[in-house]
Amino acid sequence: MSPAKPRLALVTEHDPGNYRVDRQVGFVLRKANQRHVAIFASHITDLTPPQFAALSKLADVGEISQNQLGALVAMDAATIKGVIDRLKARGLVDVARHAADKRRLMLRLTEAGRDAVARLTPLAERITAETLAPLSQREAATLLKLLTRIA
Amino acid sequence: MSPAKPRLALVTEHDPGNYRVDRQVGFVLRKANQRHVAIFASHITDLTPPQFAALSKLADVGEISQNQLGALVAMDAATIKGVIDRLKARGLVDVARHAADKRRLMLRLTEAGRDAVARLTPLAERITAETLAPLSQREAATLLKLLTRIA
DNA sequence: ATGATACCATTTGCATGCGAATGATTTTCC
DNA sequence: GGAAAATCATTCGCATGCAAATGGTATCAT
Repeated sequence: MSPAKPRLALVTEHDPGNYRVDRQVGFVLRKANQRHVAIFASHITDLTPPQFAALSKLADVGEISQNQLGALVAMDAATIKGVIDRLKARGLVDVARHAADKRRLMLRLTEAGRDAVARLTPLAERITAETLAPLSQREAATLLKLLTRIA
Repeated sequence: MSPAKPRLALVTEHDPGNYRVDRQVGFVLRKANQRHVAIFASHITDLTPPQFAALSKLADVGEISQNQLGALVAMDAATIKGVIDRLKARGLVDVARHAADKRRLMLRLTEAGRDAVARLTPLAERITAETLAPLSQREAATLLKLLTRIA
């Protein structure tokens, strides 16, 4: 005889053997991210996702300081610095000290940077589509909505 | 007068100004992951999420080779090596060469490793709950389902 | 048995990502 | 005006994460 299951759990009890790491949000989030990065790399080989995010955002806003751009693309000061350094090295971003506030590093796209954004944005749309390919349109919209709420 | 909108789009046309990087799955996925990692760190300070994942999985399977464990927790050979090295340095994992197949590095939890898993798993459950706190139970289940499909 | 092939682990190089400390500048507040 | 606090950028150290190359070992096919 196996022990009878309680018909009602009067208190929330801890079930010791029931935790599975690979079913937790954190784990699945990490895996989904991995797959997306792989899809990205298969379409865009010359930039990483964070680099493209910074570039694309910079195209939107025109001119902005390094840390402010970082805030817009969810990168802290240390991270955005490295990203911008690499974009600078590729000649996609121009840098100048702010005249009135000498602390600020003002960023702008170069002509090559604008070209890159124009060229890559259609590919980026395909990357999004391919990442969401396992889902219906409706499911994809739901996922994006829920994901945004926990982000 | 502004130009009239076409009533029917007969072909799927590219809308040049409509792409917003911060609304794409990849971006939101990255942000959600960031928030989860931050929540994790606020509850568990002595291990990182990948380290806990490896440890927890190792507790599940008992004994396994390094690369096989890596496959179970979605880390390539180079990544899992670093993670295991750190767990080894903390005395949570024991390592031994496989007798019959001298290529394999067999991993096991130490007593301290088992204790750590027992101690941290309840916290990990709270981390999951807090990450999903902005959602209802039902929404959380939906998110996890959709996320798993694209992972 | 042996040569080709596959598998396991390691190493190197590069790119995020974050915490913490530092230095320079600006703003605030009295 | 001038000290205190806030802001901006940089640097360091550490931990993923992946590609590519390497060396050791095992397996497979002939």
